[in-house]
Amino acid sequence: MNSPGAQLETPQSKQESIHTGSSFLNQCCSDSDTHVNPGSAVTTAWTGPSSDVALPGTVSHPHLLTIQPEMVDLLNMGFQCPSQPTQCQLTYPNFFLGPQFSQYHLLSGPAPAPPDSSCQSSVSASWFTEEPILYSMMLGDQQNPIAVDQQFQEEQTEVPSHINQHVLCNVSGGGQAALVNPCEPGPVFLAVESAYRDEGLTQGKGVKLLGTSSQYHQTVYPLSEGRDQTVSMKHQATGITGIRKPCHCTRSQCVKLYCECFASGVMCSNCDCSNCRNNAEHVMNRQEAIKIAGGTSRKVKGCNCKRSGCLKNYCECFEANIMCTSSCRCVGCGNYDDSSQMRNKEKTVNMTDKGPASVITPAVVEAVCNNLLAQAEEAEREAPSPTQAEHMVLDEFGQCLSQIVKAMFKNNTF
DNA sequence: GAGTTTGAAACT
DNA sequence: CAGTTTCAAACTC
Repeated sequence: MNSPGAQLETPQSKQESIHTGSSFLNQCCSDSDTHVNPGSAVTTAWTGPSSDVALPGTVSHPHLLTIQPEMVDLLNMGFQCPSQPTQCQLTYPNFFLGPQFSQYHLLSGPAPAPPDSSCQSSVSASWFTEEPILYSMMLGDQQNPIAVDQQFQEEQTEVPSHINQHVLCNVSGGGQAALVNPCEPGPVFLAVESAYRDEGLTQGKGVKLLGTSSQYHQTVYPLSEGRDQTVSMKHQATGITGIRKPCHCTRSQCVKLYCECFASGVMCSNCDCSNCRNNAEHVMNRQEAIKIAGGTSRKVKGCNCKRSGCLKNYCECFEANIMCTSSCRCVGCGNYDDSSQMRNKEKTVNMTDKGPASVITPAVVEAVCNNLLAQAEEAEREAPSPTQAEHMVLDEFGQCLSQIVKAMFKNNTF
């Protein structure tokens, strides 16, 4: 049995967020310039956290660029950036970035620079074409360009040596980084891990990433001491990103959804797999497998746990730090609101602060947003009329609110 | 590190 | 669609 009602949570691990999570939060929840238009090509427009917002392990981004629809090249799925962007974020095609099964993939496609533009970065959709892409650009360190030791672009075999690596594009949580010269077409892909190793990054403070699956280590890597401390408005290298875990596939050849890399739409890199075909050397095999897997890609459909009580990482929901929903078909579920204390215990969360803020945390807000977005998606599919769809979403919101209130009373925050 | 458990994916 | 098998990650010792 799964738990009824909305999924809410207050794991402090999420409160200790982070670049990707707070970005998402800002995208969907802040009262900044957020526009949620499911179905539109570009739905992200936000101003991001103010410069005085500094979460642990993060560097604030006072210069965030709002991507306007007119900036988007729909044909090439690229977007125009000013010559000195500090951060762009693009979500495509639907604004839904569920933390549970997000598959961030950035396949590059060198887009021809438009004649009247000096700068363009190109993004093509993940092979899970309905999956979101979070494309994040940050100014890198111009004086200390990142060493490119590997790139993932399928069609390119060599890293252009001429590229002026002063923009670091991070596919959040994807384990891939892309170096983009705003005035060169197309990003250059490389392993985040190696990039950050070469950049002298040190492991972060165990800050959780939102939107991760088992695909990713839930650790971020802020820039090493002395660098992030010197970030300025002019010089914002922020190395917050996720590191993709290497897979250990032995039989699937990494071209089945068993393989986390493949399932996430990324090629294997630094993995410990055998007979891997999920790499640039087996493009044809990979494409074929993608074609086959495309129709059965992982989707948000809830877990089906029977023995773990949804309180271990076997459970997709638990692992993704979200609660089970009515979409789940789990047995003996302990991953719902009443078990939040257990969840918190499992996650070694210690909620010590008092007051409503200890309940309505960024994580909770995010969870609500996720719920509402998921519900909106479901309503879009199933509701016979827009009015009923609206009701479905509002009902979900009501349940979320009621759980928040419940949690407040539980925590004696009144 | 080896063996076991678990649940999703794949198969029948 | 349901049951079974395969698979790789999570977990335990």
